[in-house]
Amino acid sequence: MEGQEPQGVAGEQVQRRPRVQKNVTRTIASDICADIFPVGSYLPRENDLCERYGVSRTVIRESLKILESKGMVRGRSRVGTVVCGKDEWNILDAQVLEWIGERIFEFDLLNCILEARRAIEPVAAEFAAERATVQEIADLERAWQAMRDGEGDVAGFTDADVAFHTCLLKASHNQVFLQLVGIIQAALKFSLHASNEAAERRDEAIDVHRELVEALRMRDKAAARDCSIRMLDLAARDLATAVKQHSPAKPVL
Amino acid sequence: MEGQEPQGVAGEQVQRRPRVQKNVTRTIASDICADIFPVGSYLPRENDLCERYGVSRTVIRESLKILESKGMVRGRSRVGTVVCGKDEWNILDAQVLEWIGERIFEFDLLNCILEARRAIEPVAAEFAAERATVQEIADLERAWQAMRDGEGDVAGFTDADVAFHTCLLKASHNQVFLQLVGIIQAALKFSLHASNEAAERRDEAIDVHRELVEALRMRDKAAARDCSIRMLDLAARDLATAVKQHSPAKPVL
DNA sequence: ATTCCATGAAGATCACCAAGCTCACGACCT
DNA sequence: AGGTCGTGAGCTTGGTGATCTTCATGGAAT
Repeated sequence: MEGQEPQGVAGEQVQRRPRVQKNVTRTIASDICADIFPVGSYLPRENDLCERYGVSRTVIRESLKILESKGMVRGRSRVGTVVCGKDEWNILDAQVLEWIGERIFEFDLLNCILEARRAIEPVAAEFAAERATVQEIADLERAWQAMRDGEGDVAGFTDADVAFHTCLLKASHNQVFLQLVGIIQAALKFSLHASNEAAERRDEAIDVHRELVEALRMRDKAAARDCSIRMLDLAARDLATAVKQHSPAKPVL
Repeated sequence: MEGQEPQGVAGEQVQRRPRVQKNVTRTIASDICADIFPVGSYLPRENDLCERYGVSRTVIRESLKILESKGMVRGRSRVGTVVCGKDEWNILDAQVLEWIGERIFEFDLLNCILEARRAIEPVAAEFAAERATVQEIADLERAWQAMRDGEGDVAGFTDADVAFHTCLLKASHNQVFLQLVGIIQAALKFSLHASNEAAERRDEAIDVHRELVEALRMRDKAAARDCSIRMLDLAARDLATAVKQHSPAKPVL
């Protein structure tokens, strides 16, 4: 979506836009996630980081400040910067989730997210049933249509699913629930990614999503709650298959 | 709690200027919360901010980077820095909540937090009932004792209550729930703050908290859930009185 | 064992260059 | 003549590098 080069003519891929900051931050974060800088260890001196990433100290410092503000590292004055434990990270932060990326499977996070979704989304659906505006219900309908139409395209289907759940949380008109859209996006992204082979499940999911929209339209809290729970049961199955695919070397017994 | 100058003896308020960074960041954030820099407006140029806060441009830039990483502002290259809408802020971030401080009453957040707590804490209590270690239950017991003993001290009681709920979320062994400790802390801090006059309610709260510890000890999920719900009912009453006290000029009809 | 100091890394400042977004001015086209 | 479009100046952020200050630390000296 963003970060495009709209330089019209004679496509020179010179990419003369630096945007060093964001790249360096993401790179350091990825290196931390990849255990290149293990938890509890000090990362190199700022001057060494400058050399390693080929940027000035200012950029390094700003990147470290960002990572520190998200709980991933902790700067100790005149001593060094130490990598914090993963339980101190702001894993609800969308950027942090993005940096973790595929390694979310190693974080034992998806199960926690599913548990949290089971606590939150049915309640959010209830609130949405009594608070959603007609506009918001229309947005949900559009997202559902996108899910139905994007059957062949896995990425398109996932995006539409994410959009659906985002709209649902918005329609709950609760700021706290809305903040949780990030983890739900991550959960959907990495659960659905692997379950694209199960076409019949997807049809079932599409049905449930449609029923939820109808429940909201009827202002039927109980039905909305029920639909949400059924959706999460489907998500649980998807997650199980996704986890199985992603950790093939399961220590059986 | 932190950010103090513990300059022990012979109180020279010379304030040997450490930690400029943190102070500036907090000050800018507070100014944003106080609508000195309203939502949607551009804040002054970085050079002007240097003068205003009496620091170098590097410090300003690092502060803005931190605020940007929390969704409070958005830097537009070579144009300026614009204050984001409050619904874009990472309100689950502990630092952001700290910066908001008392103004949380103006954010219409406490009601949302209570709704979220009703969705989450009973479930967390259930998980704690089946997952808590004996050590964690002992910690909860200690926090409860601190609540009971710290009857005279309002701040002490609040701290103990915060510690109790933090331990409970830890005992749920769910990383997502654990991240929500920040908003629950904020909710308790500002709800209990005002309800210190209701001594009998506090006694009731202490009883319910004790019952919850016992339920965890018995591994009784249903009882734990029930205790959590009753606690939240008490919290709802506290919140109502706190809100009433904080917005005295209620437009009554 | 305690005190003191040299060391080194982060904290902070300053001056500077690069790059591109804005806006206004002027030329060109209708 | 008037409106539109290109262009360039200027301003502001993005990024660099040198420099100074401040202390946390570990080892040396007492």
